[in-house]
Amino acid sequence: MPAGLKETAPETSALSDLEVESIEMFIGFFKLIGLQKSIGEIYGVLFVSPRALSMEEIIDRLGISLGAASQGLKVLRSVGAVKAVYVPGERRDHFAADLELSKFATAFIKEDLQPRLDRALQRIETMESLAEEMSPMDRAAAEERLEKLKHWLERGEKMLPLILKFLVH
Amino acid sequence: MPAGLKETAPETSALSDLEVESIEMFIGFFKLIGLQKSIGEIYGVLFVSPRALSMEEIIDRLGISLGAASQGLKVLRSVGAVKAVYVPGERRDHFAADLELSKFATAFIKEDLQPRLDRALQRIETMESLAEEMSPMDRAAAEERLEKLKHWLERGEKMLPLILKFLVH
DNA sequence: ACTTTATTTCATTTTTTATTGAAATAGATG
DNA sequence: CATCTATTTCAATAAAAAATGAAATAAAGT
Repeated sequence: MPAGLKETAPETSALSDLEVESIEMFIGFFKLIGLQKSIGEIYGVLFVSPRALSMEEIIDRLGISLGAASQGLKVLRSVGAVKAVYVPGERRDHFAADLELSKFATAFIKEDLQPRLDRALQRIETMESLAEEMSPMDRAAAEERLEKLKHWLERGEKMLPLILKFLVH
Repeated sequence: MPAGLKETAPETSALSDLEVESIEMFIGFFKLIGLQKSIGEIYGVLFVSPRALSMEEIIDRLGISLGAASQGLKVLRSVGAVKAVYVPGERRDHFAADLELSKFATAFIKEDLQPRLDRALQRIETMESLAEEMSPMDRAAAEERLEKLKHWLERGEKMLPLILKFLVH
C-alpha cells in the first residue's frame, strides 16, 4: 500500500464530502442527547440524501452492521426523526430523514429532562424528611440547601414548556 | 456471612440515607451534562455535608481512588460547583459545594452548547458550497434542508441567552 | 405451502470511557 | 534545605457502552 493512503473498509462506497460533514455534525448533536455514533451516522446520511434509502444502502454507505442499522432506525423512528416511505416497486422499506428537527429536541425534553426533574423533586421530599434526624444546626444547614435546590428545580420545570413552545415555533 | 447482608467495601464508612439520595440525584444530573459518576458522587456528599471535607475524607466516604478524587475536584472547581475553603489549623485543602447551582448549567451552556451551535452553523456554510456540485434538482432539495436546519440552529442561538438570564434570576 | 428475502433480536466481541494507583511534583514544616 | 505530607499526573486496568453477526422471526413472492 502506497504511503500516505489509508486502507478503506471493504464494501463501503466512499462518502461524499457533503455526507461526511452532515454525519459529523449529527454524530455530535445526537451524542449530546445520549444517542450513539451509529445513530448520528444514519441520520447524517439520510439528511443529505436526495431520496429515501433502504437499510441495505445505509449499511453499505456507512459500513455499519445489520444490527446497528436496524436498531438505529428503530430509535430514529421512535423519536420521529426518520420515517419509512413507500417506494413503488421496491420490496424493502425505505427511510427518509424527517426535517422537523424540533421533534427530537422535544422528545428529549419530554422523555428525559422533564421526568428527571420530577424525580429530583421527589427525592428532595425524601431528603427533607431524612434531614429531620440531624442535629438542629446541621438540619437547618441541610434544609437551606435543599430549599435552594428545590427552588432551582422548580424554575427549570417552569422553563421547559417555554423552551418547547419556542422550539415548535 | 449471614444471608441477606452485603459485604461493604473495606475502608468505606457507611453513607447515610441522606447522602445516598443526594449522591444518586447528582450522579444523574452530572451524567446528563457528560460528567462521570465519580464527579456526581463527590458533589453529592459535599452537597449534604454540614462542613467542608478534605480530599482524604471524600476518598474515605466514597471509596474512590486518589486520582478520581483529585481529578473530580479539579473539574468541579473549574465549573465553580465546588470551592476550596480554608479551615484554620488544618494543613489540607477542604472542599465545600457551592450552592449557586446555576453555575454549572451556565458553564455547560457556554462551554458546550454555544460552541457546538457555532460549529454547526459553520458546517452549514461548508455544506452549502459542497451542494453546488450536485445536479440542479438534488441541489435544490439539499439547500432546502440546509436552510431549515440553519433556521433552527439560529433559533437555538437566540434562545440560549434567554435561558442563561432565566437561570441566573 | 414453500421458498426467498428482509428485519429484528440478542449473546458475544470490540471499542470507548472511567477509574485506579504508583510515580512525579508541589507544598509545608521544622 | 531536608523531610514529611498532600496533590497531581498519567500509563495501566477495569467497567460500561456500543457494534457485530448469527440465529430467530416476519413478510413477500411464487
